[in-house]
Amino acid sequence: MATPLEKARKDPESMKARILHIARRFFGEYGYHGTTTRMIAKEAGIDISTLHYHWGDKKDLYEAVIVDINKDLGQKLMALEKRIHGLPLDQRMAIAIDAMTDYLFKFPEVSNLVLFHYFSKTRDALDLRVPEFTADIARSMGLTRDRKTTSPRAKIEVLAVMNAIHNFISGEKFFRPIVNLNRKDYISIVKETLKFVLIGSFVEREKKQKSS
Amino acid sequence: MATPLEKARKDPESMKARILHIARRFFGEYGYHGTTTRMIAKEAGIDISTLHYHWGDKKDLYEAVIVDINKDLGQKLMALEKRIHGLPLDQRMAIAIDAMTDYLFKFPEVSNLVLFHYFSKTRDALDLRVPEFTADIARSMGLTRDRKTTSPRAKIEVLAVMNAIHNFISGEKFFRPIVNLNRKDYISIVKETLKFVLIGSFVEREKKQKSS
DNA sequence: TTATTTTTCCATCAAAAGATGGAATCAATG
DNA sequence: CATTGATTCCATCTTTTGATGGAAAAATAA
Repeated sequence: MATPLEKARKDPESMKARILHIARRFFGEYGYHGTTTRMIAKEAGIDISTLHYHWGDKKDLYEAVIVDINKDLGQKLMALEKRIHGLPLDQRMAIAIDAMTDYLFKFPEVSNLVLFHYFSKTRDALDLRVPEFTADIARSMGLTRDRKTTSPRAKIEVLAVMNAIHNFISGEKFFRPIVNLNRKDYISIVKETLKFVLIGSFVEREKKQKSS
Repeated sequence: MATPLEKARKDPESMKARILHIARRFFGEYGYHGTTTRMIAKEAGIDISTLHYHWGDKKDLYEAVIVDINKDLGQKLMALEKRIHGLPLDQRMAIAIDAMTDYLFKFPEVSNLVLFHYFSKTRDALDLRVPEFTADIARSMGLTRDRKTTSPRAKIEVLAVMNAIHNFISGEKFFRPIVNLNRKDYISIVKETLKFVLIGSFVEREKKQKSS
């Protein structure tokens, strides 16, 4: 039994998918209240009633968008975990940072929406449970001793790492003029900096733990 | 010549200041489009027309809010710089992280608004130039060789540090359930983690630079 | 081709939201 | 007190926004 979202994800040519795709970008840039159904419909070259026909009301569409980007993100993380599994920590982190920044700079609305979802409230009470990746990433980073539970500390560390990445993607419009770089140079300096700031501490700690 | 904002900042008992203060919180929680003038007026126990009487239109009020929090932030950073000046880097950073997190957890709307301003667009074109602290912080962290210019790399590093802090304040509502901690424990684990992640790399690099 | 289903748009609504004029109220000043 | 100026609220307006019913058009099936 295919949900509407699954249908739209499978056939990216369909109007339903088209709307979803545009909605991702708009909700990502302007947030939930900053985006109007008319903006999305206009960009898609359709009437708002067509939008409502496919997705129900605004809230439904927004929820579909959030679920959609979380699916993408989850898939990306799973693929990445496979790729880095077994490597030493510094390489694992370096590869992960490279891959994630590349991916997110290609689909910046993912970072935008994740951060929006973290940081801002909506007047309309929308209850959507998003999948929780922190525990999986913590495991992948080797931050969990126990296989079952993940300590608060480990989760907070994961959030610090993930957010550091998202920030530079979502903040590009604001940060790039500050550093006065073109997109390409911005991306590469962001990668360097993320690796510099994030990797050192974890690798050092692992060293100490192993020697003791 | 006192601007309206200065007047409101000086007399925190005035209706003008009251409105500004409430507006900070609402704009911080719901963003620009997510906040209505009616929400602010209702919270202040006044009519919307009174709000408009004091602050002009919504855009004007929002701009005042942004200027206001940036002034607060600037003052805080200046005071902090005085306090840590001359100390070794690791202490400087540890004190700064402690002080900033304490301050921002007390006024979370500051972090909220800073991040909103970085990450989201507004339909209404508001042109507000916010003061730029990255260069000053970079100097305070000893990231600038030249006294006049600050390298892109140094600025990006500063942004990484500042954002890491803001994220945990603004994200509290979302992150705290994930780690399942009370507020006090959340704050202290955030401080620990920020120090762990952020300080190590900078201190290591400084060591290497000195030895060469 | 004709019938049926799906998709799209037009017209229109109702509610929400930003904004204002002007009367009423309150506070200060002579 | 009376006058002036500042503040506040009520009533009201306009525009924006989310949403829908039903006709038209397009696609699919018979």
